[in-house]
Amino acid sequence: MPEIVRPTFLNLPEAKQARIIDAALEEFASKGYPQASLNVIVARSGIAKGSLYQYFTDKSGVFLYIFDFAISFVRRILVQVKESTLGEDFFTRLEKSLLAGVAFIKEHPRIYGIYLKILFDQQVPQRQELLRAVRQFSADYLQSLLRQGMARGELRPGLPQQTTTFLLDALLDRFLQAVSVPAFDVALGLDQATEEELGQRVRELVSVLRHGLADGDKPYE
Amino acid sequence: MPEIVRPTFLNLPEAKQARIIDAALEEFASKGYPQASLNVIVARSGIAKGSLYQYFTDKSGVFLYIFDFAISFVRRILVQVKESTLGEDFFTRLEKSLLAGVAFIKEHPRIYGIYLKILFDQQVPQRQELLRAVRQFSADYLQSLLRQGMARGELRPGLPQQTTTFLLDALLDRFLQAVSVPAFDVALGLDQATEEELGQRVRELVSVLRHGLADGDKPYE
Amino acid sequence: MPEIVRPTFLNLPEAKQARIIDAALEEFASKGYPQASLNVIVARSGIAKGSLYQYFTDKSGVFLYIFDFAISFVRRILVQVKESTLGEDFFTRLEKSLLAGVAFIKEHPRIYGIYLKILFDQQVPQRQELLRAVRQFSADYLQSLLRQGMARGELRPGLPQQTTTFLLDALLDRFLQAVSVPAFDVALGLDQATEEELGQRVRELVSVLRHGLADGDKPYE
Amino acid sequence: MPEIVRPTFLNLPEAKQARIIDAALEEFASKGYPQASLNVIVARSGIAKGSLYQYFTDKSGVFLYIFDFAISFVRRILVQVKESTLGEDFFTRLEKSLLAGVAFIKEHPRIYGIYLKILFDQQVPQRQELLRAVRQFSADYLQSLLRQGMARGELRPGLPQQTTTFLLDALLDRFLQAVSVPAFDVALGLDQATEEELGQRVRELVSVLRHGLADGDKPYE
DNA sequence: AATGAATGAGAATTCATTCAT
DNA sequence: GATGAATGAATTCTCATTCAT
Repeated sequence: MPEIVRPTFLNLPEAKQARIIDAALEEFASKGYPQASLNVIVARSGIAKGSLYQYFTDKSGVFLYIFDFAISFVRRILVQVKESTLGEDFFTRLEKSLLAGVAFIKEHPRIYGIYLKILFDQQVPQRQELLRAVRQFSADYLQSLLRQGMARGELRPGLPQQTTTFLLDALLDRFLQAVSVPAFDVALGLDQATEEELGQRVRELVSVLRHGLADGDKPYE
Repeated sequence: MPEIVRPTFLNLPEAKQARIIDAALEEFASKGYPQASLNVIVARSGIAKGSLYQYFTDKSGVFLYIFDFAISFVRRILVQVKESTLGEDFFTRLEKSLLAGVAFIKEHPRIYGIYLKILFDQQVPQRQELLRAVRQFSADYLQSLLRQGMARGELRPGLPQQTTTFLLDALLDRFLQAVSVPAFDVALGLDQATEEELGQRVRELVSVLRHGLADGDKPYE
Repeated sequence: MPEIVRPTFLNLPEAKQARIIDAALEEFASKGYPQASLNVIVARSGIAKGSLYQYFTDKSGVFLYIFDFAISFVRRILVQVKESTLGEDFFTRLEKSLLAGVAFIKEHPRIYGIYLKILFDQQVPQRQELLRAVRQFSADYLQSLLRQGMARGELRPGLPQQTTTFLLDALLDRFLQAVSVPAFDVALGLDQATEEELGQRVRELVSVLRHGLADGDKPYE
Repeated sequence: MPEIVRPTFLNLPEAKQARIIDAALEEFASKGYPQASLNVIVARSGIAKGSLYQYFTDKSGVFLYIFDFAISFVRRILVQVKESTLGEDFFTRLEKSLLAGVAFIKEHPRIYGIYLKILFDQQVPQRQELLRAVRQFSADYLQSLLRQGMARGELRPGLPQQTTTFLLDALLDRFLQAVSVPAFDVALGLDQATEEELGQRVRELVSVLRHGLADGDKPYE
């Protein structure tokens, strides 16, 4: 009963594994699951067609492995961001999170790309679960920020947690999309903003949000 | 110089046109552009393969026609909503807009589906333009609400228009996605909410937003 | 028992006939019989698809009519050339014939094109007969020149008529091909020769023919 | 960067290669490039449709490979003829070349057929180059005969080389065409001539060429 | 373990021809 | 007499997957 990735693949020299992962990532990220071609992946990895089927059960196996690889990657980064800003106040952390997201996308466009591709594609295997995992992931992160902020009295006391989380998640997601998909952003011109302008936009956004999330600048008690 | 849709198609009996549009809409909405099959469309319409090419230039012609059809549909609805709430205050209108969106999606899931599919698919013909048109459309709508609200003093004077529009747009878009794609909504359970609960959620969301957009309940002057 | 062209066509206003002939000539000349598309012809003539079938039996009917039209055209020209040079000697007439051919091709490239296309295409209807008609036509013309030349004592008495006709025909045909198909002419650069150079080449060719490759059996020194 | 023929094809057992080459040659020779059907070729070779695309990039790849195959074949033969007649005089060599051509055509009608098909078909891939290669080939051959003949004093000293080559090339080409396309030959009846009659015709042709149409400028009586 | 040849269903598109109006 | 919608077979090409070596 072979499972997605076969031990054969894991026994491969790391360099070879890397070549295959790289080729697959590139292909899935640029074309999406159903349009990605195993032929292309095989050609770019320099391995034989048959070999791919020694390593993975089938096309969906390759995809799921790559996706999992991508997810783990993101998770690691996010944990870092969370920890490195532990001491700061909620709004600063939110701003830093947005900017960290932008930085990540610019550095790893293919990993973000693979996420974008699966968003609305019915044919992606286990899309439901993959998607939920990612969203849950993001929601957990924001909720944790939120809780700590409330605990410290940086936020309005009556604030409904889930609804606020939803709002933050929507904002974060769309902001990143706007950065990487120009057609998405008809208002802010984020795709060609300089580092500085971007920071300015982020502060403005968070500020607008803030004056609904908290009435003043002083902590509640 | 045939353009996307040929006169032939427009000369067809309406019932036949409708059958073809319906089949195409279904196919594009469920599979997205590149995965949609003209074979399936003709089979479902009960027409011959060759006939489709009498009606449209090619696959992309079929798609663009269907997309245009869908857009016009949405535009009509949106104008209605805007006009039917002219007298009401900004936040009420925002709530009604969200609910109208939800109602539309439930009634025309395929039209919304076709929009979702093109969001991130590089291969969609003229995607850039189509996407921008839709986003511009939505932004214009919200901005117009916003302006009227500000003119009436229902909103905080210092509010940056573009940034706020961006925020509203993100919220609206994600809210609708959450309603139709369960995996998107890890927090609110919108997909199986009753009418009443949905109304409750909407009010909550807008309320959270409100206390950032306006400090108090009284009009500014 | 409908025959190739239907009376319907001949009853058409001349201008309409001309439009159809022109469109068909263009299409057959540029693509050859099997690749020519009735769709294109119909579109370019501005007539309805069904109408073409009121005028001609089928695709081959259209072609045969056009070809016949082309042939009659050529015949008329050739008779003119023959008559207008009646008084001159054989070699002068030969030279003039070559130059007349070049002039014709330049003025009516499509008529020559349609001839070139059918030369070796098995699928052309009645190709055998059409081709033979053209060749016979050319051979007759050259043979008549030859006979008159011999009768006037301008040529060597022992000359075998048929073989010589064959030689002349080969030369004429290839010369015209070389003028219109650059790849055909690796030696003389006929396709971009000036009027003058062309005349020079023609005289040279005829001269070589006239005097032969070797005058006697003994080696030159 | 796959080139026309893939290594896959060359790794095939020779018998299989031969079957495919044979089927393709037959199809291209009988229908010409644009009308040749890959369906037919695979059916006749007894291979799967997909397999052909493992061997060649596309239709034009198949064609170019076959054409190249044919050319090499001809080249080999021609070199043989040239070398085997080194000692003989120009006119004898010319006669032998004509007869060798005829023999070749009768033995390999499809190879000659494929050449005839590309002559005037605009859609043949790289037609310009292929055609020029063949013509250059033939011209080189004849020119080499010519030079050796002149060096040995077998030909008239003043003979213009290029023009004469052109004449010889035209003659050779048309002679072979007449042998294989009956409609081409309205004078000599070459297609059903016996070996002997053919020899006779060849000698006559060469003789006319040798002595020219007229010895002097003065009328004969 | 690795290879790479074989497969055939399915994709988009074109076309000559028919026939009811 | 004119129209133009309808047809379906044929075209080239792609792809995931299998399996003998």
